[in-house]
Amino acid sequence: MRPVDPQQFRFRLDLASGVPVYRQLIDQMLIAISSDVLRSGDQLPTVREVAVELSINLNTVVRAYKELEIRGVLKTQQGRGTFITEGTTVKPDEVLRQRRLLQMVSELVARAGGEGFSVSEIRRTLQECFPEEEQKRN
Amino acid sequence: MRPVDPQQFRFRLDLASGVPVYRQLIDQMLIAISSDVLRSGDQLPTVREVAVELSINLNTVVRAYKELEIRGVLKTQQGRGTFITEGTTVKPDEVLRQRRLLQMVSELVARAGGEGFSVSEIRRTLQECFPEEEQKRN
DNA sequence: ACTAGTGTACTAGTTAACTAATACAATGTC
DNA sequence: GACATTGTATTAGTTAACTAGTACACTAGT
Repeated sequence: MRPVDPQQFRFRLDLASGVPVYRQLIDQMLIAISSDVLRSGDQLPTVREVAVELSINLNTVVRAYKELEIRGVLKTQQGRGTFITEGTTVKPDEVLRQRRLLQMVSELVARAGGEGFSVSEIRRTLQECFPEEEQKRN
Repeated sequence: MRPVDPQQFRFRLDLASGVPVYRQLIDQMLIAISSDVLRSGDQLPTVREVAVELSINLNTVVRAYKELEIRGVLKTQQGRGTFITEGTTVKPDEVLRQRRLLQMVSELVARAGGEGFSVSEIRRTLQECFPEEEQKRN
């Protein structure tokens, strides 16, 4: 249950990216876990610490933590803190996994682009033909 | 410049689909043009006619017409009406084209799904790694 | 028990996408 | 030139996603 060493793990934001903050946090945690920077039982920085350090709202951090709790990656305990679930493995390797996905998506974009399709057309097709139930929300 | 025969071409909506109305209109026009139901010079039903028939707002129809005007498919003239641009061909065959895109996207979804990726992950990757300038708006 | 530190809950503000209400302007016919 | 018919423009309402403000509740150490 040791707290995480801030030297080892630290959130960073790219505000210009357009990627929602809470999702940046999620991604960084998953990557850190898969690359063993964060390990089972580790305590994550408290929601307030993160909020202050990144100058964002507490609830944004909560949202990120909560979503990973739903996925079973984290376990939060009121009054104590948030911890990496024991025995969590975040797939074989989340980094490689994401890279693989990026690879496949890139191929599609390239192939489709070669045939005159725009990215927004791809996005539209995805939305229209593969609607996914709305994200669970808390 | 003959007006379109309502027996030949008629908008229909699927309100339950979740697909924005203006985009349904656009898609139906493209399909109709590519399948030669609508031909160069044809006058489309007026924005008011469509709005009344579908019980939607006039501006929603305007938006659809306007977007296709931007793409060069339609030509509108205030006080006269909206017409299919002379010499328009909407690509070799927009229907086949869309089908082709759907094919490619479906393959990706299937392949990625087989490796444990969800549609929303695909969507996320697309958004994050292939951001596209926001749609032009009028 | 108190208290500092933790997560929780509730409410609200912001933005973008989409749709609507309503008034304005151009065209063509009489 | 009046008028019916057409597209145009401006403003606003609705919803969902995202973020923030603020008060509440649990935990642990003293």
